[in-house]
Amino acid sequence: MEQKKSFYITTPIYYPSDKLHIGHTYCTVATDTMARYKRLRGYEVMFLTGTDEHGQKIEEKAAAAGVSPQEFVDSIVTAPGGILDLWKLMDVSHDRFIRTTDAYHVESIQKIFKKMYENGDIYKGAYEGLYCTPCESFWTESQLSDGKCPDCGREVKPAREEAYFFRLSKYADRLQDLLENTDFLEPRSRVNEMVNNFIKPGLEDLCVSRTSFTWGVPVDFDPGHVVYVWVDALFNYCTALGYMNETHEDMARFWPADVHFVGKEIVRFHSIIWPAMLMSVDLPLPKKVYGHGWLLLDGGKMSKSKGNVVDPVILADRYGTDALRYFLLREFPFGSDGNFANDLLIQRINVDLANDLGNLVSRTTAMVEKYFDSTLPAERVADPLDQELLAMSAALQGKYETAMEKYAFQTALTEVFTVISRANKYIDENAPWVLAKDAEKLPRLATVMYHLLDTVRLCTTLLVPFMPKSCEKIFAQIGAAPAVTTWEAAGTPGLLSPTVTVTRGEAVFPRIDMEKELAELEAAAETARKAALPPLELEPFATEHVDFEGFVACDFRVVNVKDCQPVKKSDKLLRFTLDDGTGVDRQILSGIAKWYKPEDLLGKTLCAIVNLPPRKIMGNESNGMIISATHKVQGEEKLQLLILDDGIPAGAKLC
RNA sequence: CGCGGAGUAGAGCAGUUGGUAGCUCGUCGGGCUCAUAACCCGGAGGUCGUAGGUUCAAGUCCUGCCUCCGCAACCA
Repeated sequence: MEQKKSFYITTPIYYPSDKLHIGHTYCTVATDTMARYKRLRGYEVMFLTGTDEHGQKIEEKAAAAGVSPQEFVDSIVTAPGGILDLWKLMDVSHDRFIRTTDAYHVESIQKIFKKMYENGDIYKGAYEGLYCTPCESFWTESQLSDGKCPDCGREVKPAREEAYFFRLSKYADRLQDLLENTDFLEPRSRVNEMVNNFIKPGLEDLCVSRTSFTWGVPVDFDPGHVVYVWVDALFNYCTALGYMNETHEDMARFWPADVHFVGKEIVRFHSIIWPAMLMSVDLPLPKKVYGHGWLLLDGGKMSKSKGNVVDPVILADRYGTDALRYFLLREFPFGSDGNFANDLLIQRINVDLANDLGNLVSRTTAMVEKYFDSTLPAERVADPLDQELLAMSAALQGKYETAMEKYAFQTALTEVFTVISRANKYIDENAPWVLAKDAEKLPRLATVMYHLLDTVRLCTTLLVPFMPKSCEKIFAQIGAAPAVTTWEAAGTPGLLSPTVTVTRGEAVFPRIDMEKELAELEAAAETARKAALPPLELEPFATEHVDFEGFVACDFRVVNVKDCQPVKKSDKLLRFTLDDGTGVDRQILSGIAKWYKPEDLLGKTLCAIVNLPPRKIMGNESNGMIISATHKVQGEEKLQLLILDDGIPAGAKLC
């Protein structure tokens, strides 16, 4: 028997320093869809994903959380709600999941490192740069801010450190040729960036070991050094197949990889460093690296620090995994950036999935049930009205295939939905409800129904890689047997059983109430945002001493509120008229309107510093400052006045 | 002049090798009633950022300029 053709596809291995967001999901769903497509085509597929668990950042995060690095990454990768669960939720069908902390991988990396050392591509040298001692970090001239460490702002000084280097420069010519003269890297627009930015200026040898932290693969022949994370990470694509280890034995079957899907920010590592290292160990290069675009939010990058990450779990829970998968691949061209927004998601689900596809299935099965008691009779009557629909159905697979082979998911889906739209129009043209009134036209009615069901079968088959679960439901409803839902059957209209029986079911894609959902999503995001903030934040304590004279010079007094009014045109300020014991009213302005109503403060006994220089605020003179206590609860600022016992007389000195 | 990307109807997006500018939503009008208040038809609305150039012909190629975004050693 002829062996099946193989197809090896990978996602990047993700860095588990935080929960994964919609961007990671996007890449993984795209990879999964391609893997499912190839399986549908009859390929033997190896779909690899995993996690890149070493490095300084993980080490620091773990320390901050008070756990070991391994415990920390476990909590993000394998714990409930972790990455493995996320992929399960998203119906990701990876064949293998690699963690760079897997023992076989670590051993393999050590052997690979040693191999490159022995063949002379890795050599021991010295890393020279500007070093910040407290941060234990090297910086380049351009990274400094004001000539100081960008992290802590302290002085840096020139230093050198023993390190291993990879002879990247040696491969510059071959790399340039690879990028410019082959289609190794796509989309093509990424090539210019790589060549202009990194190769033309001259490739420098790459520092591939670190001594400033320990959470990594140890260099076994030189204690104290750990392997640079990218060397560790990139080779996962090979070690997972069994390169330099006995755990797996799939190198011969699957290497070289057919395609690595990667985000655009790591194209550099995959299109320069990765091929160079493969050249060094004398392995064939992957056939392609595809740098996909990013999901932006409000036109800007999604990032933890901006607090605008989108959680795929919330969306999948609310709208269904398949709807989310569909949206991600339909809305955005794979090679370029796209703007994510909740209303786009809901609109896309409603228009394409609910109105067009879901409703088509619903109305068609409803009519077959109503007019034929769910089972079509075999007799047929053809009509010119059938021709266009049949022609489009027959041509669909070819168009779809062309798009898919170019990783143009968006185009492939558009093609399918063009046919689905045409089917809806076909119903209108044929007006089955009119045919149903005339007993002589029942064969024609059956013909119309059959073409509709068969068109749905064909379209749904092509949608299986995108929405596996929902497509199964549709097949069940239209009575499509497994034999007619294969790739081969998707190219030929008319394969559905002529006397097919339908089974009406629940709506496969229910319509979503846009306004209600947008409001709820907004509320959910707000809750999540707050939950992510620290429960209680206090001002950092002063690190410098004040001298005693400075302290006693501050004249704090007990004051009593005689009057309190809001300041016009200001939503923050209150104007206090205070009894400070001198017999002369004192006026102080205070920016606390957000927390207190003026009338609630009348007669209260407070504390104020009275010898600050007078200052005009919004046209009112303020003579001092009222003392209050502040802190933050989940990012929200809280303020409370120091309200004292009313028995204390105004003017009493605080010391 | 660090590098790269993007600027197309009110909004959000497609436009492969140059040949009548498309889609979704919204909007206006009509049709249908099988269906998930869905489906079908039609109208209005675009100097394709800007100024030049090549061409019989440019959103699509070339040059200048403006605006926005991303990247510059580890956030898909």
